[in-house]
Amino acid sequence: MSEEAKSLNFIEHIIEEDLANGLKKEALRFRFPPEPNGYLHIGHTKAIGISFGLGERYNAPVNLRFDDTNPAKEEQEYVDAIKADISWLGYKWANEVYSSDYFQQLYDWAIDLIKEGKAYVDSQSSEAMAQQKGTPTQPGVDGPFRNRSIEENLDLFLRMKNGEFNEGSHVLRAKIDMQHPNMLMRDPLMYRILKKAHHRTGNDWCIYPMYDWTHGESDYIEQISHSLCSLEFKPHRELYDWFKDQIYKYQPESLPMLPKQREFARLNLSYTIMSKRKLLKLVEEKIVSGWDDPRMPTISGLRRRGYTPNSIRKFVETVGVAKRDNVIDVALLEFCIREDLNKTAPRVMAVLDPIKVVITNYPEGKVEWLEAENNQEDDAAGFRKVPFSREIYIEKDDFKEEANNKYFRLTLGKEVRLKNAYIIKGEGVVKDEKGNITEIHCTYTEDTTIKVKGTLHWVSIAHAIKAEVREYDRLFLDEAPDAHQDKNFMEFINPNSLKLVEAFIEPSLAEAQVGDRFQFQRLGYFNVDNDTTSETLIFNKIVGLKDSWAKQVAKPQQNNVVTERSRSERKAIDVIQQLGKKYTNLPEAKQEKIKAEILELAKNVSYEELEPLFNTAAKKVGTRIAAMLTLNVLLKNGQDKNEAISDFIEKALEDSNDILVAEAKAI
RNA sequence: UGGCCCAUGGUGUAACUGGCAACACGUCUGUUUUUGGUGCAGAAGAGUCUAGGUUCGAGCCCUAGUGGGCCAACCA
Repeated sequence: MSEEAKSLNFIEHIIEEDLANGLKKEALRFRFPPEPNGYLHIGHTKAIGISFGLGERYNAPVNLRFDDTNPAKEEQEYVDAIKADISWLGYKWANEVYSSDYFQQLYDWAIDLIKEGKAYVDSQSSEAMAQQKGTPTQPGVDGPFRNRSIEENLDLFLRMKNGEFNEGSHVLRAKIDMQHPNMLMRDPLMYRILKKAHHRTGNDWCIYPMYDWTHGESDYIEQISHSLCSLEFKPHRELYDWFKDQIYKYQPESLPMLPKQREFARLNLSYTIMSKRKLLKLVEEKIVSGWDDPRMPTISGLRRRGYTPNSIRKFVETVGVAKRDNVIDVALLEFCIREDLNKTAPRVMAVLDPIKVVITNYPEGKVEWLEAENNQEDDAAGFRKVPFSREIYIEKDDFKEEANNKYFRLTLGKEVRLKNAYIIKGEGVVKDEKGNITEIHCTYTEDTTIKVKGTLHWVSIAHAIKAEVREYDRLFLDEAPDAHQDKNFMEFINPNSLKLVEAFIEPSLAEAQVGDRFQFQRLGYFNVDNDTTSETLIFNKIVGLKDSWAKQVAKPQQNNVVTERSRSERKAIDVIQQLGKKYTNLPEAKQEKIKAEILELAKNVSYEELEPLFNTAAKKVGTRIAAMLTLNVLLKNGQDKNEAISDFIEKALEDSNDILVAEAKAI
């Protein structure tokens, strides 16, 4: 197997460089550190994919570490959900660990720091401390307890631990620099008193370590080589390194690896939100049915919706890793799931919006079980039987009494193919008193070799099973619902994100199990929802098929204008501009050729079209040359010189590019 | 009135300093097809935010500007 030259992202570059500088491959170790205070969403999948992906790439262990230092928000339920989600995605962690496993070690180190005069107990209100901390643009000032004696600090900290004080009365702080430009370095809190039971340590502790103190040291204890997190932690890196430096000297032999924190941009998805807090609001306000509502961007939501682990991993891989803010088009996610399901999902027929068709020359009471291919993309998928009879349902959209010849579906007098069955011809309609069509009458022929433009899906009315279909649309109408300073994301909620439909499906689906995925032919991919009971089959629409017909219909007539224009020649000036772009990069022979082309095209350019090009940035020499050539032609054809023209020529004469100067001189 | 990070087609990512900036999605053509799907073939779309500088040569290095993001929780 030849290693394909896949380009590396910046994190992989860093690792390769570390490896090249002597880091042992065996020393590579990663971690994914969720806080068990909510459900994982598609954004987390990126972080999961990066660290676990690196683990797979380098065959290195990846720890799943729950960052559980805040008993007020964390629960076992979330631990379980997170584990289930990561497993479902197909990743395996080396060790399941908890920051709380390290509480004693962290405490011991904190004592060491106090003894060194690197940490102290502060006994002010949080308001007072915030006051002294300053702002991003103003330095902070030292507080009154900053220079307590080591003995006093030791005594106070011990009594904090023993539960002698109330919440909020004392904290332990690192003693760094209240004037530091990085606010995180202004004597950050290491411990606070919290008299709450912890989901793992119970009531063992009433002081809990803060994130910065805990996270880096947990990395260090686990000997993580590369600690990868999202961009907002960049300012924390300085503190991460500071703590690490203090602790390292205590045991450089037993814990030699100093972890390295690096940051990447988190993933944003268009038409949705990623904030746990905002997602929670959707749940609490019953906008959705729960964290696993199929419209939610949570992993559990996507799973219930019918997304496959493969498609999500592929998505995260395709999205890439970099440091700039980004918004990924949901169309990419949809592409990934279609790509996966196209290869694997069995095809079946289902009618979501039925209209009755009577095949008048088909015998009443006759039933044929016709052979249908399960998946033409998969030779192993085999065949099944579908029942055909005199009365069937087709989609309302698939019939028009009359239509132009761009419409491939059923009309009166025209023939279409019924998928897996015969060819029918529209003969007439039956209408109710209001003029609504209630039945379409057709005749059929068994000659299936006839060429027809359209193929329709259908179900036999007598054999069809009823099912509930839940069709989803995006939850928000805005591309970036939480990116508006002046508007609340709740204002953009799509009131029609869920549509319930009573559908008619082919009888083979009677056996469908929860979680099974199908392609309803010509409609999209669907899966069987958890809510399914023995009486009612319920399907979720995962994603629709691409629909170029719908796109055509949606486009107004302007479409024609556009195609009309694009069919006709592009404007000469545009072509000239494009040719000019690359002019200076070309070898001389080719330059000559391009020049001739430009001179020819210039004959069809008006001065009004050319003048804007005079403002071309000095740097874009090619475009200026092309403009100069064009100008020359115009002048020869009788264009009068004006101030703009003279300026343009003058500036060109002063340029350092010889070609430009030469062409300017030629005028 | 600060510090740090970022800036490449519509979107997301590539590009060991050296040939006309690559890939994916999206868009558009054509074609195949018992899915207006898939497949196949192709097209349009970028002078790499701006202005300088270094260099024979800059998307890449330097300076300044502009634009965007992050930083003032006893959250993570």
